Amino acid sequence: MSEQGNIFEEFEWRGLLFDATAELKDVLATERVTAYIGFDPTASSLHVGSLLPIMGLARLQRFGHTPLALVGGGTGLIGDPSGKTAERQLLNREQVDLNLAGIRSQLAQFLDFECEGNPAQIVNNLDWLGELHLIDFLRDVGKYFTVNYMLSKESVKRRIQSDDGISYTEFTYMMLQAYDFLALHRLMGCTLQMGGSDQWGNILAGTDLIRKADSSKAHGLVFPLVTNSAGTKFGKTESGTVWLDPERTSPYRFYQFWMNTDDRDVIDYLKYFTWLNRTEIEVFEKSVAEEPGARAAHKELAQLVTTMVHGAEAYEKALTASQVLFGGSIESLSVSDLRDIFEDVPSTSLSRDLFAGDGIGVLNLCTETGITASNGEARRLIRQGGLFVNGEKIEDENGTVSLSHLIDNELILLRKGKRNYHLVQVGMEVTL
RNA sequence: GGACGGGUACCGAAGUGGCCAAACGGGAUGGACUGUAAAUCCAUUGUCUUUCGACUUCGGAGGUUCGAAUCCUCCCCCGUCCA
Repeated sequence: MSEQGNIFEEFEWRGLLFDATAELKDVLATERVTAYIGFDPTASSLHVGSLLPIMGLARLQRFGHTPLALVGGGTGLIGDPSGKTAERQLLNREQVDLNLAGIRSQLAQFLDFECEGNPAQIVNNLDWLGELHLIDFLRDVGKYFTVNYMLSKESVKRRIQSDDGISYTEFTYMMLQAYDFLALHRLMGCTLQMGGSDQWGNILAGTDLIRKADSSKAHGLVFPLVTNSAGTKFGKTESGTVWLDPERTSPYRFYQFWMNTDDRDVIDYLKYFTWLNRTEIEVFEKSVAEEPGARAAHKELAQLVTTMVHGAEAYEKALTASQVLFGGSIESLSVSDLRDIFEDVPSTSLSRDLFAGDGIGVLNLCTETGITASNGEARRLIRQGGLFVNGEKIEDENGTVSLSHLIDNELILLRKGKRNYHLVQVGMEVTL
């Protein structure tokens, strides 16, 4: 299980080390530590942005340390002000519970809970925060925090300067998170907290608290914020956040997300999100420089990450679908192939009635499937030459699509622009 | 509770009686180029409509006016300062 070398250096060359407390390097070189990362249950699924910290835990485990994944059942009810410019909407308890369950199962894919020596664990901070009494908390924990200290933290400062201010609830978040670290330190001997760079302030609050309350040393390490060179937010696409849950983001889209990585980012991402070692990555680096058109690094990245998250079978399907859509012709495929390949491609089911007689207007069809938001938008799309039905460019905005257009009497493939495919399933039942 | 400032389209932001479906910027979408990349260039960006045009929109509700994002009244929300 455990690899040679120092995890600290491993993080370093991968570009994962944004900041760390002073003695951490030595500690990691000489001791086996227990480390944790917190995950917020703000949604029922993690997204690709969480992949970096998750991989961080997994890497740590491979180097023989013990990873803890903390799900914020308690802190999730409060809301973290870090990196936020506005107050958050409070989640209700049921929602948090639901989200927690989803996240828990996703985390489980990446960590080894069975291994000898350093098995991973998932913990929920509601277990200790839920019990906490206000008076006790203020006496035992609050005493160690000066308001001056809290106000000096970047996350708080920024919000105080902003128009919206910060609520007392979110202001308290830092203390709760620090307390988490203290609790894990006491319960499980945890001495390291990792996280995104936006968590630096919270993490230091934790190490400070442990030092003051228990006169004991604890450490912190933060990963860089994943950026992309285009300056947009990592993990977002036209169709929204890229989730790890296949129900929310199909493996096909997931695969496409990685395929569309900016050339300038692809090597960084290989370092961040895959297990490839230095020499393997250097090969791809060369490939990007010398024959970028081959996109070898993109393919590798998309393959490895998709396989890791969704499994080999899902990857194969995504790959086939991509090859067909971006390469070969659709006509050459049998319908059962099509159906199989496009299982993941966004699709809509429409009633057969709509296509009866003269059929449905292309404009309506676009709006009906959600490929465009309005008929006007569909009209524009056609005028600009961006709409394809079954691979054929639509020139006439008044055209219709009827039963005779169906592939094997049940499918229609819509394409918007170069990359957006949408499958329409037409119901089989014949109604009056 | 008081004083002041503010609420305009996806976001930022102009507009302070007609020339306003509303400048400009960003974002987004489509096209060209290429490699499912970036950069660049072009186009589009309220709804319905082939066109003409019609309809809805500038925090909410009323009002003034031939005509209101713009003026008046009340209300709601946000911020800053004062209590």
